[in-house]
Amino acid sequence: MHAVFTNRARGLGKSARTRARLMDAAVEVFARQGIEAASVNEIAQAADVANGTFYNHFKDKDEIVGVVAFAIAGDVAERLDQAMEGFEDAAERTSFATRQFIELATSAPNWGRALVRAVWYLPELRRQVSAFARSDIERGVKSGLFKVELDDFLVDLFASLVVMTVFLRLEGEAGPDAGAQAAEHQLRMLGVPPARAKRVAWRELTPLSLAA
Amino acid sequence: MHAVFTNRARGLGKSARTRARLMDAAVEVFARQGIEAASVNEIAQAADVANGTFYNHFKDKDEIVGVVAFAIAGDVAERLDQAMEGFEDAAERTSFATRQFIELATSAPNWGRALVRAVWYLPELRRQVSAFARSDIERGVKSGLFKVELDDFLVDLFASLVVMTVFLRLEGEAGPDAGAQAAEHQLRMLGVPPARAKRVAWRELTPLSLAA
Amino acid sequence: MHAVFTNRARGLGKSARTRARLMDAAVEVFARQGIEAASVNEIAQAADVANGTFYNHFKDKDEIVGVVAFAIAGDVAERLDQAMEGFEDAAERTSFATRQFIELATSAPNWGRALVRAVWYLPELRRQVSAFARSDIERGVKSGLFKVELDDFLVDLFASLVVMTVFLRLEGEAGPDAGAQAAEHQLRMLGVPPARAKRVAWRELTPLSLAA
Amino acid sequence: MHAVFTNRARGLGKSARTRARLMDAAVEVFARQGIEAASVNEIAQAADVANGTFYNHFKDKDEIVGVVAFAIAGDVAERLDQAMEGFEDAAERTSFATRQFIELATSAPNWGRALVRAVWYLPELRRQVSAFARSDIERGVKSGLFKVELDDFLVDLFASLVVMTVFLRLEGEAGPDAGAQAAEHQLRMLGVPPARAKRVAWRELTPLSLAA
DNA sequence: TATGAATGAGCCTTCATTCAT
DNA sequence: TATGAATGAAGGCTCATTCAT
Repeated sequence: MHAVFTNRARGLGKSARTRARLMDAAVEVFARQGIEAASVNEIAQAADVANGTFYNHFKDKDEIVGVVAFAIAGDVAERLDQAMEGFEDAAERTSFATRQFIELATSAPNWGRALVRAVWYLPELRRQVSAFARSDIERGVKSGLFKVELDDFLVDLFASLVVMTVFLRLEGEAGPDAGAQAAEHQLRMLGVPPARAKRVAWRELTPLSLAA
Repeated sequence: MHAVFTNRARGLGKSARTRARLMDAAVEVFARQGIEAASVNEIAQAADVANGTFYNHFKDKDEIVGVVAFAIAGDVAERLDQAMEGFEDAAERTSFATRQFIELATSAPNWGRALVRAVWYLPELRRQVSAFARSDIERGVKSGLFKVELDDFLVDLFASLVVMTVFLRLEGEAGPDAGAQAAEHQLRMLGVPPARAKRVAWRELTPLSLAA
Repeated sequence: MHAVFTNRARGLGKSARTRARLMDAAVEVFARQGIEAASVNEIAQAADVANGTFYNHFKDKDEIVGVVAFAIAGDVAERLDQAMEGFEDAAERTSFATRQFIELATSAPNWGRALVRAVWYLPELRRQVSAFARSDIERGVKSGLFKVELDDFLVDLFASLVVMTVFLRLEGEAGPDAGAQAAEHQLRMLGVPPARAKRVAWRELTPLSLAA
Repeated sequence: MHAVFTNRARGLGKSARTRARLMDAAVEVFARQGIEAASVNEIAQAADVANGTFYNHFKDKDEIVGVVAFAIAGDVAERLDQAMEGFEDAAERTSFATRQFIELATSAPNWGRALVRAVWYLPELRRQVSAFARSDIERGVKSGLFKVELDDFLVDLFASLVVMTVFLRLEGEAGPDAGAQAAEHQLRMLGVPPARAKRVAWRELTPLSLAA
C-alpha cells in the first residue's frame, strides 16, 4: 500500500522514479491534511527531494492532484473490473463493486482519503467514478432487475452513497459492516426487493488488494 | 434572498448592521470559492468595510463560518418544522423536508452553496443536520413504515442524498425534479414500497420561502 | 498603592477623575507588559472607559507615558525630600534615599516596574532622577566625605546602581537586603571608608509609604 | 567594523553569505531603533533581501536576536580572554576587561548598541555576561584583594556599571575617560584601596580590535 | 534533471487613531 | 466629554513559483 507508485517505477529511469516518489508523497500529504492545505514544499520534503524538483515534473499543485487522483481511480477501476469478470447479475456486480471499493479505500487510508477529498475538488474525477458505476446500473435496468429510470442524477446519488460511506469509515463513524449496509441500501434504492437486496449485499466477501 | 442578514438588521444599531453585512458577504464569498479558499480580506471587501472592521465583529474566519452556517441551518430547520406542523406520516414528513430543503437551497443559491460547503467544514453542523433528519426517520421506523434498523450510519446516508442533490442542482447537473426523485429514492431506501414511495414523493408542493 | 491617581482625584471634576483612572490603568498595564507592548485599548479597558475617551485626555501613548512617569518620579522625590528633612550627613542622605527608593519601588511593584521601564524610554526622566541624586552627592563631595570628582557621569553610574537593584528585586533575583548592599557599594564607590559605609548603609530603617 | 558577519562569510556558500548579511543588517537595525521596535521587514530590507528570505534563515525575530547577541558576546568574551592570558592580578583583570569591553563597544557602535539593548531583552545573555565577570571577581575575593562577599547580586551590580558606561558613551554623554573612571569606581566598590584603584584603572592601554 | 536559495504576493491579525453620535 | 465602531497602515508569516548553479 505504501509507495505504490514508487514500487511500480522500479527499473524505470531516474526521472520516472522521482516523479513516482512525488506522487506517493502527494498521496500521503493530501490524506494527512487535505488537498488545499497541502503545500508543495511538504510534498517535496516527504518525497525527499528538493522543492524545485517538483516543478520539473508537474506544472503546479493542481496538476499533481489530477494525476494522482486519476491514477488511483484508474487503478481501482481496473482492479474491480478484473475481479468482476464473469459476474453476470447486476445486483451482484454493484454490490460487489461498492463493497470492495469501500474496503480498498478503508484499508489504504491514504489513498482513500486522498480520493474522497479529490472527488470534491475535481469534477472530472466525479464524472469518471460515475461512468464506472453507470455501466452496472445500466445492466440492471436493462435486465429489469432495477426498477428505476436510468439517468445521470441517479448514478450520482448512487455514487454519493459509496463516497459517503468511505468518508464515514475513515472518520471512524461507521464500522466494518458499513459496506454491506450501504450496498443493501443502494439495491433497495434501485428497486430490488428487500429480501434479495439483503441476501446479495451481505454475501461473504474476500477483500481485494491493490496491485503493487 | 440577497442580503438576508442585512435586511433583518434594518433598524438595529450600526454595529449589528455591519455585522450583518459581513455575514451576507461571507455567505457570498463562501458560495463563490468555498470556505477554505475564502480570505478575511475578501469578506471585508465584499462587505465594503475595512479589513480591520472584520475583527471588531468576529474573532477569525472560523467564527464567522460557524455563526453563518448555524444561522442558515437554524433558519431552514425552523422553517421546515413550522411548515410540517400537523404532518403525521413519516414518509410525508421526510419527503416534504427533503424536497423543501432542496428547493430552499436551490432558490437561495448562495445560502445553499455555503451550506453544502460548510457541511464538510464543520462536523458539528453535520451532526445538527443529521439530528434533524433522525427524528422523522425514527418516527417511520417506530410506526413500522420504514423497514430498516435505525442507526447513525443510516441517517448519514439519508442526509448525504439531500446534500448531494442540492450540490448537483446548484451545479446545474440536476433539474427541478431532482428533489422528488431524491425523496423517492430515500423512501425506497428506507423500505417503503415503491408505489407508495412514488406517490408520496411526487405530491404537489408549494415552495416555502425563507423568512426575511 | 492601587489607584493612587484616582484616589487623589476624589472630589475633582469628572474629567479629572477619568484622566486619573486612565493614569492608574496605564501604570498597571505598563508594569504588566512593558511600555512598548501596552496598547491604548488595554489601558482604556483597564480604566473601564471607551477607547476613544483616551484621546480626549492624552494626545497619544507617548504623552501618557511621560505624564505618568514624571508624576511617579515627582511623587517619590517629594516623599524622599520630605523624609530627609533635617538629615545633614551626605552619606546618611544618599544611603537613605537609595534604600527608601528601592523599598518604595519594590513595595509598589506596578509603579516600580513602570518607572524602571520608563527610565530607558525617556531620557528626560533619567535626567530628572540624576538631578535628584546629584544634590546629595554634591553635598558629600563638598564636605570632603566623598573623595571623588563630581560629574554627570559619576551621578549616572550612581543612579544606575539604584535602578539595577530595583530591577533585580522586582525580578526576584535579589533579596530584601539588596537595598542596604547597594547603598554600601555606592558609598564605597564614592570613597567612603568601608567600615563607615557598612555602618551607615545597614542602619535600621522604617519604610516610607507613598502619600495617597 | 561594518558588516563583520558578511566579511567573515566571504568564500562561504551563498546561503551562509545571505545569513551573514541578515545578521549584519539586524545589528544595524537593532542599534538604530532598539530590538523591540525592529521589524523583520526592516531587517530584510537593510540586508537588501526579500522579506520571505529572512524566514529561510531564521524562525523569527527572537531567533536572530539570540544568534546575533550571543555571537557578539561570544566574540568579545573570546577576544578578552585571549588578551588577558597571563594576567594574574584580579584588579588588573577586571579593570582591563571593563575598559576594553567599553572600548570595543564604543568603537563598533552598532555592536555596542545592539548588545546593550539585547541585555535587557535576553535574560540568558545577562547571565552569560555575569558569568564572565564573575570569574575575575571571584579571583579577587579569594586572593583577599576584593573585600566583599561574592554573590550574584554583586556581580550584577558590577556588570551594570559596564553596561551603563557603554550606554552613556554611545549616547555621547560620557567621554573617552569613562572606561577608566568606571573601572576605578568598580575597584573601589569591590573594596580595593582608592590609591591602588586609581593606579590600576588608569594604566596605559592599547585598544583591542575585533577579529574580522 | 536536481538543487535549494530567493522572491514577493497575499493572508491573518493588531493597534493607534479618527469620527459621527 | 464620552462612546465605540470604523479605519487602514503595518507587522508576522507562508507558500507557490522562479532561477542560477
